[in-house]
Amino acid sequence: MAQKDTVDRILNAAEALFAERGFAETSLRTITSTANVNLAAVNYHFGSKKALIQAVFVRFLEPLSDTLSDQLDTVEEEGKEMLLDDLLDLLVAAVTSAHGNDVNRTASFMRLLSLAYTQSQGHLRDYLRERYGRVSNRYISMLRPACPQLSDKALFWNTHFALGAAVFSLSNYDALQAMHNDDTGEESPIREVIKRLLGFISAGVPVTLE
Amino acid sequence: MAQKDTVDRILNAAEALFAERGFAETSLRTITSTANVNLAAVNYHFGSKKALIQAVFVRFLEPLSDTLSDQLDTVEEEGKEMLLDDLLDLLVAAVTSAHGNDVNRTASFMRLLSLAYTQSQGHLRDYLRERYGRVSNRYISMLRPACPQLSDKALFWNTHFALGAAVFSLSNYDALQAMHNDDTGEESPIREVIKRLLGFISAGVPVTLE
DNA sequence: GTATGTTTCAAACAGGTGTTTAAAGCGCTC
DNA sequence: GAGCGCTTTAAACACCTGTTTGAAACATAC
Repeated sequence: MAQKDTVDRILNAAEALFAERGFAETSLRTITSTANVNLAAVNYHFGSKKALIQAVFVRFLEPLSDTLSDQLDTVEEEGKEMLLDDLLDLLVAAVTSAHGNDVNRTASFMRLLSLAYTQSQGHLRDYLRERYGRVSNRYISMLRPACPQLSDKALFWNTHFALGAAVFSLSNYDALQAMHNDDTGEESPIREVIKRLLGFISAGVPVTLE
Repeated sequence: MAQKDTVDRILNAAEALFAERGFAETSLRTITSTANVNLAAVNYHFGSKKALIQAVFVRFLEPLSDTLSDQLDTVEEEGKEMLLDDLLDLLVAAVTSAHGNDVNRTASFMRLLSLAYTQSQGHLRDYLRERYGRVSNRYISMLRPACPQLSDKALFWNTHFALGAAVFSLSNYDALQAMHNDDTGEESPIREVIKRLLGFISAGVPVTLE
């Protein structure tokens, strides 16, 4: 009871602080004092700071991975063909619904994902790939029938271009929105940005050189 | 003589190490020992670690900014209309030529850019925006006649989707290439990836909701 | 050759880091 | 109520961080 409380408080604080500042820039003392727990609690419950970082990701990715797996199962069972846009919508739905439809938490998630790619000295990326590579590969291979003209290579790179566009724009959503608002006075709610992003991606993914 | 030597050695080491590990994860002791200079040299020549980080970016961006400005000048003087693909090619040429056509250095540059967005607690992003906002806005506004159907808002977001795709895929080029190679055994030279990227971007940027 | 201004150097500084320790506190069963 | 396992606590650990210092080395000009 008390244990679960402490663990969750640490995870909540760590998640928010990591997303805000990055891993190395966030000390255990900042995390534990934000979470109102003792400094030693992190090492007691998680073992190390590295393990805490991984735990934050697991808490984020586990429900997403489950939701996505289930959805892919039903798609496969039903056997009806999915267009590219259908598959993109499915992914967006999985990502947002996996965390209670809280778009801000989705932005946090994107920020963490971006940090995982840029900040980790390998250990995180390897860990995530080992743990969630199957689901992501499964999703990507479902794109194949939706884009029959693409070679494997083109499909691989195009999906990662799309991932980059999504991760970058959503993880920096606040800063970009502020920038755009400074320049033009216009507002862009995140839902609208996601719609634009989907249009951008769905135009780019089917493109091939061959 | 000796000064310029020391300064350059520090900048070279810092640039490579920052791109590899990030700012917070790279200590001055690592930088100075890699550069074979005394630890105090950084604070003597640059003043602080923050100032060193900025100097690394300035050395990267100053030639790019100059090259791009010149090219935009000639485009404006000639007055001939530029298609989207022309403008994209122009940008790629400016980025690569600004650093002696060394594609690896371009990848480093992208990695630093990505770090500037994710790792900085504001100071770096503000500094870069203040210093290079004019050129980048000028370039973006040149896209306007090439995409007349786009609203300002659509143009803003689409260009940042494109920036995200570019920054993400090129800054993680090594890791992505290794990943793809593991799975399929295929190689993707960086020049080919850039070509694919340009196709992806040029399909996505003109898309609009309106 | 002496004086001057710049650069290098080893050493120390104060402060922050992740982690460990041993004692204290707690809830539980017997 | 004693005993036991789990959790929390304050303190200390050893180490690493960016920065500063004052003396030494250097190059240059008179």
